[in-house]
Amino acid sequence: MKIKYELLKKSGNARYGLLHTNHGDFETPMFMPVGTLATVKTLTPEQVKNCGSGIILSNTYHLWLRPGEDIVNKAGGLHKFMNYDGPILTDSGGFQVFSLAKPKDITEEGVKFKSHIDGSNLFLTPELSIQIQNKLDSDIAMSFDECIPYPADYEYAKNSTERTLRWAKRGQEVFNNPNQSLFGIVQGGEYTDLREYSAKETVKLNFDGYSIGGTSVGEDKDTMYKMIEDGIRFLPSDKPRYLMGVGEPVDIIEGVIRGIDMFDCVLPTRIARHGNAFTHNGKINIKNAKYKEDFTPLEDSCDCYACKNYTKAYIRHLIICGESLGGTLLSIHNIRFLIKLTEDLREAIKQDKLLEFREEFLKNYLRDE
RNA sequence: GCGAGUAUGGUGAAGGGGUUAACACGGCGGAUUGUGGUUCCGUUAUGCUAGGGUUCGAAUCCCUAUACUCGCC
Repeated sequence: MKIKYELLKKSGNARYGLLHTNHGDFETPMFMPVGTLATVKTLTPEQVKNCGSGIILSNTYHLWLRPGEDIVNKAGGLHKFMNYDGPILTDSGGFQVFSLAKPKDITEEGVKFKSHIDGSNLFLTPELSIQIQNKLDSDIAMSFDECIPYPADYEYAKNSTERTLRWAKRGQEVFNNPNQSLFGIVQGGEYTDLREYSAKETVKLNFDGYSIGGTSVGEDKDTMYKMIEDGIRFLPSDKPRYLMGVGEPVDIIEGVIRGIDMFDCVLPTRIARHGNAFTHNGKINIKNAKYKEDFTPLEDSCDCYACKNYTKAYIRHLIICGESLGGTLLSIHNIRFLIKLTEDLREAIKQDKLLEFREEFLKNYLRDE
């Protein structure tokens, strides 16, 4: 069975909705924690769920290399393999085209990679990406795309955007998993007309959902918000919209205001492992000396497991000593922070108070310490 | 008590007369947006045990003191 999106309430362009999947339903807007290698780093599935996450993300490229999609398939699919019974979305490996391959490695047929593990030569195609994802048996698969660098000249962006469309079609043609849904990805770089073109042409292919790709690649925030606006207005209202790779609190708010339903980002877990925590007064670095004797939680108002049971001084000690529990506790807090943010945004949509919510949030978040 | 050796930042240390004392760790601070898991970047000794001397110039050479290390009575 395919996913089904239910739009429950609109406030401006923002949407409050419900997404039905074979592994449960969740409300949107929603933040998806990233579990690249079939694990949200340092967390058990129970801990992830307790943060309120409705869906998590995993990665085709990484699981293709290790342990290999056939192993996951033999295990009974990704859910069984990693003991996570909630919805899972798999990225296509498209972002690894951006992060691992060089421009000259990208051809019409596919993308040449040097394995980041042993340096061996790899070749990933739109068809292979979809076949791997079919075997992984995630709830939502992503089209194989090219995430266009920023800045990119118009010719490059145009050619890449058209190629991504051809790749999307090729992926659809081999797609073969009735329990899985497939999302198309809008590209177009920084160019309004290419974004519009990409959106319209992608929608013609009739995917189960759509995402905005090619953002958060080094562009300034206004450019990013424009990229969202340029593509999103051509997307159908009865399908979910997913903004790929975006997870700074402010960007999530701006995305929701512009009609985004789903977000994913490595930020909460990555910065956690490096000792940073989101708070309503901005990001803090728990390694700072001023927290050495701070026996209060990361945030008094937070309802996460870390804040209810541990102090800044203790978490600082763990991080400084390289103890993995430090990363775990900060990851729990940061994921909970972003998911709570989407919960608050849902509430604000229901009450038509989104702009007031943004103003209030920014007043605190950007405040100088 | 006698003889020998060593003294450089929070730590381990480089430099053996000539511009702002290498490097590493630690400390302090910053970065991180579809994750190439102990990441990257910045900063951190106005001073080389103390005092005196030689020299245009001393962490580097000489003298004295102090501390530690090793050996011998």
